[in-house]
Amino acid sequence: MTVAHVSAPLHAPTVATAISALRARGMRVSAARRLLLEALYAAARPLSAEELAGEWADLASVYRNLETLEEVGLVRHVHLGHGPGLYAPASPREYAVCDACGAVHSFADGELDGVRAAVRAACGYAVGFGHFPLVGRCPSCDAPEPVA
Amino acid sequence: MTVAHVSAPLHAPTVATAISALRARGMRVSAARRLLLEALYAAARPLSAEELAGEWADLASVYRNLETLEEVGLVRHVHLGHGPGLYAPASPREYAVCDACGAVHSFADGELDGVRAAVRAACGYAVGFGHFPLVGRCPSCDAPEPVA
DNA sequence: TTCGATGCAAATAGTTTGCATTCTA
DNA sequence: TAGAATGCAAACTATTTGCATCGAA
Repeated sequence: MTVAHVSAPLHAPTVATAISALRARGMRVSAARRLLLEALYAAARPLSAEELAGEWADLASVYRNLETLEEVGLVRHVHLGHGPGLYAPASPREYAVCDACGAVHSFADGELDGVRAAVRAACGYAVGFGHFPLVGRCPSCDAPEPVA
Repeated sequence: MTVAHVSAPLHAPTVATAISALRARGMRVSAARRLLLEALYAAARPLSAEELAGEWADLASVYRNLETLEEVGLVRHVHLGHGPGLYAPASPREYAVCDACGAVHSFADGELDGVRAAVRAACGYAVGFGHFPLVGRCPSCDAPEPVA
């Protein structure tokens, strides 16, 4: 479990901003790193390391860069159930996954504050759903089975 | 992701009850299976397959039996953060884990109903925290760092 | 005596690490 | 040109599967 002290989220809106942030920290901007950022920002959903590597890039480098970018706070990964970790540009987004059909619901900043408050009331924990999401049945899978 | 249709939880209070339940379903009760159940019921917390196998038993058999027992509904596994899956006798217990210190808070049946209601209000999902727990900071880790 | 369960070995998925080479600042 | 990043191969963790053998019912 490589925990590696992750900095506070650094929400860069574009690839260019992200690259500037890297430069500002004295970090190098290699071709692989730039391509990785472009793939991350172009994606409509969180992607696995394998998807991000595609045909061209080396998986080990992709993992190393993802770890680096995550330490800087530019990237986050989420575990949508079993399966590989999925990576996306840092954002306050949180998730719920249906363990029956795999549907993913994504929440904007603050939408789950009520849930957070309920958890705090129950046990005092300050929880988030950006890394480990809510897991359960989505409304349609939760509906009673139609009588055949 | 071997999903394997898991039956409704079958809450057997003791090893003997669990074994009867197996027999009632026409399932065989081997030495390995009995030992596995004894280890599960003796444990004060969820255990990994490796811990359950110990020195004597074969890991593959342990995994196969855990899967079987889970299908029957006698056993559940929970993912407390990264690391291996952890197994325990079926129960309505739910969990919260601290991602800073690893502390595990366990909830009795119904204790998280308020949280469940808040989630349902937010997105309609019917969630549970017995398989994928709540993850965040426990009260002590969440407290402001003491000024050195 | 039969079919399910076991042990061993090998395969798999996901991720990490060592090391010589390459490239950025 | 020094030190960081890369690619490749190998190691590692968690889990699954194939197969011949064993054992419970």
